[in-house]
Amino acid sequence: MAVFLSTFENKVDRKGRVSVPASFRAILEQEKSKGIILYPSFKHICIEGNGDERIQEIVNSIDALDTFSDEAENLQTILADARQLTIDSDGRIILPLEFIEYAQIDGAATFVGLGKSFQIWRPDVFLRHRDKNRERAREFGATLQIIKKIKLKTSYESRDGRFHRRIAPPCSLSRVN
Amino acid sequence: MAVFLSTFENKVDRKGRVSVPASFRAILEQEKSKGIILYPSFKHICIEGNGDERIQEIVNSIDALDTFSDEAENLQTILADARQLTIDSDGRIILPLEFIEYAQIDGAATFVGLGKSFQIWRPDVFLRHRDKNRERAREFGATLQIIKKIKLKTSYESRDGRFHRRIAPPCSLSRVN
DNA sequence: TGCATACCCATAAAATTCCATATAATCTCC
DNA sequence: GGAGATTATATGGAATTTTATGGGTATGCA
Repeated sequence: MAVFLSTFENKVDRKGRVSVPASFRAILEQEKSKGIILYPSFKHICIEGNGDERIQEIVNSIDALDTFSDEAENLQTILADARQLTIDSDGRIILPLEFIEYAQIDGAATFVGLGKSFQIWRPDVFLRHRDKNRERAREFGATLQIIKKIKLKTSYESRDGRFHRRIAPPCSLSRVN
Repeated sequence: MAVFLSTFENKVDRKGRVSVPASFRAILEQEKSKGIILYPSFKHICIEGNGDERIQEIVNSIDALDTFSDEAENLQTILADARQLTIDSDGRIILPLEFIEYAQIDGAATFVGLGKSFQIWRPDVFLRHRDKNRERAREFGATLQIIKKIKLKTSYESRDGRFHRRIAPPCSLSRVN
């Protein structure tokens, strides 16, 4: 199964357009996702992204719950805050204003692969977040180091802390299972 | 399956006309819904909206209930208060006066996607409702844990008290990470 | 006739598509 | 293994289409 991997920083133009990393697009196509689903993260100042598969799971969960329960309403909140965006012929989406504001995005956005899903951050906010995570990971030991090594395959980080694209053939993605 | 997603605020003119969000219209068309069915919400000061498909489900579940039960009467009340509206050539509906009054709508209406159905709110009332929901969802913390729990169940109990088997591939458990 | 509804048109704003270009990555051929 | 050719990606701008919205007019019903 293909997974969202690596980190990419792309520009956001005045219209809010931003390129979805090619490797992410490939995954969405593969799972026949009609578009890309975004919603604000509960936990962080960033946007969560998925293929529409995940939304189907949430809808099914709501269905299984009592219609009037708090739990159902909690999940419905996600749906109400979510947007389904279509990827245009150039591989871009337009970030809705409410997401740009929520994630404080301005001029550039960092796409972060998390396996089954991904996140979109304001680049400098993401760096701080990552540093915090790294410190915690160090305390936990080497487990996450392995993952980071894998990540290095599809992008590299220059000395200024920015990420650059390094396209790897599709097969290398599925090799990382 | 397409789902009602996101929120849209549209204007309501003097005639009570309001545009149905284009993405909602697309869903209704796709499921070949003749129109749009609205009824006042039990729980909130808003209007519930569905396509024909969903109404059919409600009708079926009434059928399965004990005719004289409170629940059956509740659902029958929905049908009694419901109205089927046609979407005009410009993608608009005319909100009946009784709904405008019930939801205290004046000048604008917020359409809220909830998956298989949607709601129509007075915008400022919805904002308060959403803030409350978000806070609760946040303090609930792991909202997505709900999904996980639901998935772990192999059956669920529907409103009519019957148990239905949940169909989920084994791999979906690991998908919730 | 009066009221509510359906239908038609005009327009501004927003979204989508199309096109052009620079740069990075990959391929080919030697 | 390397230089040039080819392809893919990201990005900026313009053209086109869709959407939301206001107004007008015809139609039908009480």
